[in-house]
Amino acid sequence: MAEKTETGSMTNFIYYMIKEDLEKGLLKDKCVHTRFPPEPNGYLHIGHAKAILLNYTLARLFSGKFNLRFDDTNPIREEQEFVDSIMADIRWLGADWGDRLFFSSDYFDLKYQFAVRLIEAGRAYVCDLSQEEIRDYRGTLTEPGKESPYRNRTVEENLELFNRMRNGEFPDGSRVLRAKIDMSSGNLNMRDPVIYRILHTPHHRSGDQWCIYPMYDFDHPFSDALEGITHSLCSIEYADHRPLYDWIVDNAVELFPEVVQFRSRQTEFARMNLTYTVMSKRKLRRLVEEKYVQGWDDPRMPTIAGLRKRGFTPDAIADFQERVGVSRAESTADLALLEHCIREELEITASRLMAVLDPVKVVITNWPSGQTEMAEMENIPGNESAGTRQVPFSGEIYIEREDFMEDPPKKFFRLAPGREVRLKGAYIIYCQEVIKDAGGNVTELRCSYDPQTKSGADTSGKKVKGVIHWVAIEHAARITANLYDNLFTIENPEEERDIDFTDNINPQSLVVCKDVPAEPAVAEAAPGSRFQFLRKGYFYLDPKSSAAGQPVFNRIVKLKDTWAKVKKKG
RNA sequence: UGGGGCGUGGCCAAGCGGCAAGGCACGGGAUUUUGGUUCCCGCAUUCGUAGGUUCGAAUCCUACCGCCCCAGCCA
Repeated sequence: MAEKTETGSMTNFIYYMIKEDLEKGLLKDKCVHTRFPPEPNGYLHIGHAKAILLNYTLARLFSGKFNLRFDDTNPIREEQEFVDSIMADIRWLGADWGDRLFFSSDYFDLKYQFAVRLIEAGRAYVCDLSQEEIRDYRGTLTEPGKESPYRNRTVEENLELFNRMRNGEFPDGSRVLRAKIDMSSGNLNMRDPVIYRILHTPHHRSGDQWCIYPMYDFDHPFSDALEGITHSLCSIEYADHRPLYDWIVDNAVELFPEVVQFRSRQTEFARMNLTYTVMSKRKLRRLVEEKYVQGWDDPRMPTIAGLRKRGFTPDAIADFQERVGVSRAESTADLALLEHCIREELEITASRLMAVLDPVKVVITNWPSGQTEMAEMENIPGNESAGTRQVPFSGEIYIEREDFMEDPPKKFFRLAPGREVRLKGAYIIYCQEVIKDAGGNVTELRCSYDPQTKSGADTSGKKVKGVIHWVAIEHAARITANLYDNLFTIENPEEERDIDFTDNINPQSLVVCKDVPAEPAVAEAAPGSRFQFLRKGYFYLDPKSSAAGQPVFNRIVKLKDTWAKVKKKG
């Protein structure tokens, strides 16, 4: 964990802004109140985690409240399945909304009433222009728009038409309700934005009660104000919606004072990107639909569900977010930082275990045949209270294929013909002979061990630089290990516009190792627990993929590997 | 050619007129029965650029440059 002050590292510009609001008494009698407003049309990803944790942590820091509110105003794209997955993900992250679970759709009736008041005040009108016409009338980025010919209908006519829209008398797309603001505004959002549209589509919560649905720009500020949200945090692309947000809130306070008294204020912050992955919902969906991954919760996905299945912890994700920080500048966080956070946590919490992912057999020629001896090993080095375990050692073992080189460079500290290496927790062995098959592949190493070199009781005076892990063949348990790596081969998979981002997919992003020999203690591992496979990385015993007697471990992250760097440099 | 936003080392990010925090990454060294961990040390004479104000500017002013967002009856 990063060093914590009383605020954690949550001292960003929003934190200071809220503090100032409090000092100036801007919140009146209210406490700080934030919200997370997901649309239930997809899975949450790590970028959402930033918003969730920011809103939740800010509320907690100021002893305020945090709402979960589903922004479910578009029944065409939204489903209960996503409501469920989103709640599960937020809960897992540790953001607690208490009893404040809300749905935008819960307020449809109040919103309708508010819309009526806008009409009565002459500030909204029913527009019969087609979708294409509205677009034409809107003007362009550089030219002002034109006023709709329906802009000056009488209040009575608007009221009647809006009521008939509600009653289902008109087909989809035939009419909309628009706010009457300013068709010549440089801000397109203010050019008489559509605030209600006709959608004869049943809603996942309100069923077929409504056939008109409010638009985000109308709905969101009103919902915020209604719930008494003091600080409505959103991403930076909404910055130019803020004048409209304020317009809606101001009108709600003025025209609907019996339900809206507080002026919520919107503050924007930059969304986060991550290296070696993509974050847009559209691209993530393609990865799923085109089967590049096995689902939204595939451990290679940057989704919360994917990170969870990979084995990341909520603490590591929160730590990561705090270290990344919050600002208004577009940013791409380094995956290495996320990896650092999970390693830092697991280094002191994960028990060690030995497994040989790519085994080669070693026969210890001078080992008393049939004999097994126990090697005592620490569960977590440097943490005595984590205890030790007994690992069986005998005359035939597996070691990692990459821990042997027939013709090694001088800096190679592991096993080679005529060289010695220590077997972690056991003895020093000496490589006498290399046995190969017809294809020249090493099939077996014949080594001798030095009885004087027993771990912890070494009287030989020998010093070896290399220590490798091993598994006794006779006692080996078998597991499946999913070796996950970055889903993309380059930091920014989207950087080259002329090629599809899927062309940058890493073909090695998943390597499945079956029948991996592991020390017998692996059989007692609890599903959902995390381990360090010595020298190989941190692994998560995936409860979803494992079956009785058939454990499946997902590699969360590799260990740092200085040797790999040395090798690369040559 | 309109509106909004952003530019501090490879990636984030503090800084708010007094002389560039911190983290990750990277490089070097020590310790180490994980080439892991830990521990030292190094890493922006400079803050997009150019002018100006000032005793003093990343911080104020001006101009310019670059990048991002906006023309859904999506959110």
